[in-house]
Amino acid sequence: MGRSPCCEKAHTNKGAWTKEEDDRLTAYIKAHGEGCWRSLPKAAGLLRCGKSCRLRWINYLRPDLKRGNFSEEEDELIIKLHSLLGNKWSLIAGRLPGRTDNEIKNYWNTHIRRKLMSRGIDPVTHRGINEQQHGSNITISFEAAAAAARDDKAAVFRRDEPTTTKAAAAIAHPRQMEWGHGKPLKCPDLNLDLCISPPFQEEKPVVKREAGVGVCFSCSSLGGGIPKGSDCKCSSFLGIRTAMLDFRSIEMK
DNA sequence: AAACCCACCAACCGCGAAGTA
DNA sequence: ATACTTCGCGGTTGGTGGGTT
Repeated sequence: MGRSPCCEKAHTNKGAWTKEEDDRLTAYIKAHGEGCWRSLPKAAGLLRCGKSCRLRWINYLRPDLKRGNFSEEEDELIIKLHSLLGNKWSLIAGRLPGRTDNEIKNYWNTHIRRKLMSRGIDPVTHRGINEQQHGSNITISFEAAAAAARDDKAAVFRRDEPTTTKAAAAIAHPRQMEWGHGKPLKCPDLNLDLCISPPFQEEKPVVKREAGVGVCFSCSSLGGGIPKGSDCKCSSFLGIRTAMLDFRSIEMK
């Protein structure tokens, strides 16, 4: 059967966007909102595929984008998040207000990788380059997050389970994961001992949320978190358990 | 001034997940 | 349950500009 093409390629523009295209896309989204990317180009009078429109909006045209250089704090946060999540750029971007996954990915590949290498740290494993051959292990503790989500089972990541992607999967799809059940999850590839504590609310009133009510962190990165519901239709909703995680409080033990 | 190299980053591509009929 | 569509993600590519020779 095969995958159907995302658009009629013969009649679409490619390459750099013009000012006029940007204006059309921005005006259309301001008038009609995001979504329905497939039909958007036609409706907006653009000779682009929906995918291209989405990317242009998310990575460049969105009004809340920060742009400019990354701060030292952002650098360190990215490094910590990457050590936990791996190349889950969208999740990392969700914790950096005004930054996009593409931007962070580029920044990682061009700056942070080199920065870590110069510190003698392997950017993939986050282990000291000299330690590589010793093959030590990792413990990632999620108890605090799990305790915060009181109706959920304890979530514990322990040594001897493959890679950080398991942690990333748990964070991305918390309700699809087996959370602990007393069985250890293993991470033999890393030499980090990470612990995630309940969230730190930065000069913002704590919003009371009932158990089972989620927060969209895609949107939250734009302004502190909105309840998943009428205001948010994006698919980056992570649920209450993820909402309880605050990676700014990750501590290297 | 020209040629070359390299870093940066916007954009593309393919795939998998989620949603829908 | 299955086929198909749509969306979002992550890896990769290619154009551009700045620096160096």
